[in-house]
Amino acid sequence: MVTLKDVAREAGVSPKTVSRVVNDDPAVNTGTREAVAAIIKRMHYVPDHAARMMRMSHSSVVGLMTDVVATTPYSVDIVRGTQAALREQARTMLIASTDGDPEQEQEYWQVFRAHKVAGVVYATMFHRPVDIGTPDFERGIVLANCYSARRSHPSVVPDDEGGGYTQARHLIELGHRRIGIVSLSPVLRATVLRGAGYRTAFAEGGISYDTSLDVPGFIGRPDGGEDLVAYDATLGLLRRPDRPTAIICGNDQIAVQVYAAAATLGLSVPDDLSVMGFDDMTVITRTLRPMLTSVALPYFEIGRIAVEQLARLNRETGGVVTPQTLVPCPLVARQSCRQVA
Amino acid sequence: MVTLKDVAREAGVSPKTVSRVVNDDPAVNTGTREAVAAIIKRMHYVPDHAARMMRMSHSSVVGLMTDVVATTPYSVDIVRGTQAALREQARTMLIASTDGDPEQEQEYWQVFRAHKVAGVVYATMFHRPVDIGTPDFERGIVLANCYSARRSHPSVVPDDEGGGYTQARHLIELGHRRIGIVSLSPVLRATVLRGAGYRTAFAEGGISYDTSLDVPGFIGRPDGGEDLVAYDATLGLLRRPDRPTAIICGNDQIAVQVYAAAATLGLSVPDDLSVMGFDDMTVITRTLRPMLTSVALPYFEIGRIAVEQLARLNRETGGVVTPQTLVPCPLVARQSCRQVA
DNA sequence: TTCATTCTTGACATCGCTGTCACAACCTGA
DNA sequence: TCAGGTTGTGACAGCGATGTCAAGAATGAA
Repeated sequence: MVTLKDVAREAGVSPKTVSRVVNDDPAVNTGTREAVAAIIKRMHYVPDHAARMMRMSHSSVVGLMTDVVATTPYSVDIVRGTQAALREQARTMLIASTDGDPEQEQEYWQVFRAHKVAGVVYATMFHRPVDIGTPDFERGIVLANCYSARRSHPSVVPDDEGGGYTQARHLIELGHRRIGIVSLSPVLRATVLRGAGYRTAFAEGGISYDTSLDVPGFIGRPDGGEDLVAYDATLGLLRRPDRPTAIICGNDQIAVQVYAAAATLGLSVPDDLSVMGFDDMTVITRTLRPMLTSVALPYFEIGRIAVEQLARLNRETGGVVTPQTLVPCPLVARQSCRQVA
Repeated sequence: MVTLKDVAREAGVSPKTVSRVVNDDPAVNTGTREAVAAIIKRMHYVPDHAARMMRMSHSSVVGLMTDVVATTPYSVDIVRGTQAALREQARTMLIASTDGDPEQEQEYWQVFRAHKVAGVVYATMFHRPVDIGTPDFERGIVLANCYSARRSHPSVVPDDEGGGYTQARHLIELGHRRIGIVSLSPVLRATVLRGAGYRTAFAEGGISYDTSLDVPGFIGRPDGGEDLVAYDATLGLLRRPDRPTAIICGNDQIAVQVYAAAATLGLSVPDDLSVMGFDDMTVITRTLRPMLTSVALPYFEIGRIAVEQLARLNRETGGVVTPQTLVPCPLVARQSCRQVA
């Protein structure tokens, strides 16, 4: 380990001067600075994080607490977004995934305390309320993809209602009037919010909302134990004499089964049926033929914004923190939706 | 911040004794231990990681260097496996994702050095050779899902050849004799290895390997810029007068298009055509109807084993480190493959 | 030329913890 | 009873960095 002292000796200056060079303290003669910088480079000196952290009593590390990163593959983008934003701030990330186990979570809060992390991004893989019990955790916490029922922490969540609106709106603009919905489990907050979005768009388009066209594509609790029944549900919709000309899906997996059901009945997508996904899982949307039009869950963006909010939270200078940030879900138009007469 | 000294004062003992209690040093009177432990708990004392690390000049943190976590959604399981294994060792994980940018990678090596990480798991999202240039990084490095061309570091990789063998073998056991292959880009190592696996299984089954039945499902470089042409490729195979009764896919996305091509031609899976996927992306395999039989990429396991190897590497007591660990790719049988007469 | 500023630099203490070593108190067996 | 051991505890130093403060050198103003 090359230390500050080693560099100082080599350079013939005091350790403090080397420290100044490392920290870009302007109070160093240009000549000295350059000489020292050269030696630092030559000796491959890297300041010891532990010592620094100890002296300064806080670290440049941010904790990321997640429950089940694996359920929705692309929710990983929250991690990517967080990481990307942190990089810009020259910070790094300590990651903890708890599998939803409260005991593990408690352990990791201790770890974060021990590491004196500068703050924590608390991310969940479903958009849902959480209740954070963190004895004595003094640093800032920002919730990503979840929100505090007690409004105790700022949160960054996808605008599911807007996403639902976007799905319906796009189809209506293409001239569809009979629109089926194959939705996620009704216990999910996303389902409720998007439902509100559909209804707003329907009302704007002068379309009455027909409950019999709104069927669940998943049944059971959405934590691995659920069943995907979208195929049968869609068959039901498509066999009606007044079958819908378009179907809005709760996610892209449902869309896969809608495609299958359409194929079974000899219906062509998008000629006979337009299909609109949600999530924009590229593994699916770009793989299906025709490629699936979908509305993206802005996970990367959510991670990025969460870090931004965290920075504001910590900059105690009255940095303005938004209690809840709604991140829009943009339409990604591909080939599965078509204009109707 | 509650410090050791605070606890000591409160307990009426010396800091060193508190330190002993925290570290489970047996040389503490049971009574003292319990008293101190109670106070630690009451005061919510958590040992300062920085101070500890500084004193002991190494940390309990392991670095995870990844390139592009996002390309294959489930490659995230490497991260999960790593994390799970580290938890058992009471270690934590500093994560860096470089997007494949060498400059970022260099930066993160410095960060890892600064943090005095106990070791590094270097994970890539494609099974491929890597060349690690790490000036002055003294701690252990284990490669996950990649390997060193210069054999300078131990690696943990999926047994792609075995996976290919498993795919072919399963179909042969079901009685298939004409088996089509829609493969990944031929520039991928996985493609080459699995090809060898197919041929071994074919030879064992007394089936001659027909190159005209082996077509690429992707074209272009496999880093986001590639094109999925499996649909057309499959149509080609299925329109042959001597069409294959089964198709082996390079991954599950290809299988999606194989299903689509079969549907287009009015062929039923699995009655007219058996389909075998690879990767076991559950988003796809459990969503397709019939559900897709696939061979799993054991990402979680790879992460876990990498951590294990790292532990051996650091336990300098001649811990035996396997230069290359091949992790088997298990068959996950579902409904897309059927016995033929 | 002299005094007041600025500019550069270094000595020193200190952050929280643990390794080393010393020492007191308590045993054991002869 | 005492030498020799074991047990439990604390004083102290020091890990590598930086904040504080002071002092010497260089500059400018009068």
